[in-house]
Amino acid sequence: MKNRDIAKLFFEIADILDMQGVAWKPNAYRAAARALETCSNPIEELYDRGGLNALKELPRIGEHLARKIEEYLKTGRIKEYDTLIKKIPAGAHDMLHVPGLGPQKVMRLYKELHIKGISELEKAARAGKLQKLAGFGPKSEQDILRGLTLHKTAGERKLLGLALPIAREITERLLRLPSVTHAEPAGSLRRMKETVGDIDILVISKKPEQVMNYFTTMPEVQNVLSKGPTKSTVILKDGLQADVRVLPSPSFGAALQYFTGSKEHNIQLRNLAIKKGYKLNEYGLNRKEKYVCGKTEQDIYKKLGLTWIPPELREATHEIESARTRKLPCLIELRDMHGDLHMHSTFTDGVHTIEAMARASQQRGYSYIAMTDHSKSVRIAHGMDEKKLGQYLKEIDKIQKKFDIRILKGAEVDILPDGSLDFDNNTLKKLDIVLAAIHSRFKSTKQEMTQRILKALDNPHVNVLVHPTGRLINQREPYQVDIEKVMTRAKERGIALEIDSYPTRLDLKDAHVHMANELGCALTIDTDSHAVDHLRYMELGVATARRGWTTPQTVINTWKLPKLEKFLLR
DNA sequence: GCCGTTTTCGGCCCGACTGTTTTCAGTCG
Repeated sequence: MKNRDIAKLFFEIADILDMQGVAWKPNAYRAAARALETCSNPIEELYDRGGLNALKELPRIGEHLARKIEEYLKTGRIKEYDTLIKKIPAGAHDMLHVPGLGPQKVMRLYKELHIKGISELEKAARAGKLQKLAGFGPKSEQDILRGLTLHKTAGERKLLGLALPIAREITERLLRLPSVTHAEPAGSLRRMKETVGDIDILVISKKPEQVMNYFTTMPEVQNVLSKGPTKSTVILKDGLQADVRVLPSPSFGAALQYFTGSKEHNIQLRNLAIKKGYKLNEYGLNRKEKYVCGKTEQDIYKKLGLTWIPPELREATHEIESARTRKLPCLIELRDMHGDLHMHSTFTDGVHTIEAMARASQQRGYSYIAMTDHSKSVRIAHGMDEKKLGQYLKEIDKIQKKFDIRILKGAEVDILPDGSLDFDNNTLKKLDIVLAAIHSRFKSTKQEMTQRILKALDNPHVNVLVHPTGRLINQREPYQVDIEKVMTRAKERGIALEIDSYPTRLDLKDAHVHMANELGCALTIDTDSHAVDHLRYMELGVATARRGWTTPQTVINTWKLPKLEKFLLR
């Protein structure tokens, strides 16, 4: 999939054009780049099928950018980029990523002080050369030095599963301040994006200074980037950036809408407001300075002729059009989940016993679970051979007698390099549910991997393909596979595709979930728990399902047990 | 460079914070 590569080039072109002071074009390149990133189909396939015209169908891609995409697909380069990159110093792009430095300042540093990269920048700042530049001063020099250390430590976006508890904890403490009536996380966190760049918290209070004083002096704050009456930004000790915005109560809905984003969604919404003769900002929807609403998000969407759009859908794909025509799906919710079909115990690499997992699951209100420990090939996880599997099934029978919750007998069975399964059919027959999984040879070619998985899906006992792309967020790329072929085959064979809720996996990811829904595939949302406290990750999987426009009907573990059992019998 | 129930030309989301200004440019989200 080349979408991301081209998007990256477009983003870079935008940055360079910004540095040259070119107006508007950068916005166009960035909008197109974002469109490419959210497009779930590989751009090369789109082009193969429909040529230039198919590219131009995409939002924000017109004649010129379509031709640039074509050029990249044919030659692997974009000439425009090659020309532009020569006009700026090699390290300029790195400098742009230093907090506090933007295109204008980077260009002035280059032109007036001949600073071409990060290391020269640091030297010049330490030597006190920056503050002599017109428009710069001692403070901005200090800011840049601080930005440089930040730049070194910051790194990648943080996992949703990590940021969410931190944001909730801070939000709860803010809520305990006497002047605070509302506090809620917003931003990509509220949209439940798989990774987040920072934590945004919206606060309603009549005493903003009290909120800001508390927020900027919390024990976990490492340094304060800015502090004002309505907006403050801090860096937390674990490297996460946190923003707080304080507004008065009548603006709560407008502010929540605004700070939830996405940026592109907001732009589309504001354009719609303009068309209808309004102006939309974080204080509310207004016509000629007179505010017509802002207290709730619902009011704002309604006034613009839309149904309320769940935050997970606000990614500027087609949610606004769907909301206008009343065609938004009724999304799955956490409370729809009746069970969890993927978890491990002390029999392989889990840390809790079958009994402990069953008890914790029952406490969560589930009516069934599946115990699915590893098969023998996964040595590192102490996978079970046939003999140990026998003991495992007996143990499940024994534990079952103690619980009302139904414990399905399952296994996470390895798909071997030749596409056969790690247990033979006579063994598989003994199981209520068979999960098939890839745990080896991640570097196979796309064709090899696709054939391997398709063959496994032809086994009559397989019920679910788990973590179908094998990625680990920020750690391991997905293996190469023709996911559309896999989905089509799974649908034909009555096999469900998993949304693995484990924070580093979230696999299928949102765009693939959307694709699976378009193709009409059955899904399951599981936690892949290796301990009882992993069971709570279910909300991350449900959020990913929501981001992929999923309704409860197609998710097999929202079903009552008899219907699920019928599905598992195929 | 994109886009059009105002337009094929002339718009392009909008406001907060900071630092160095003395009315604003740059950056950020």
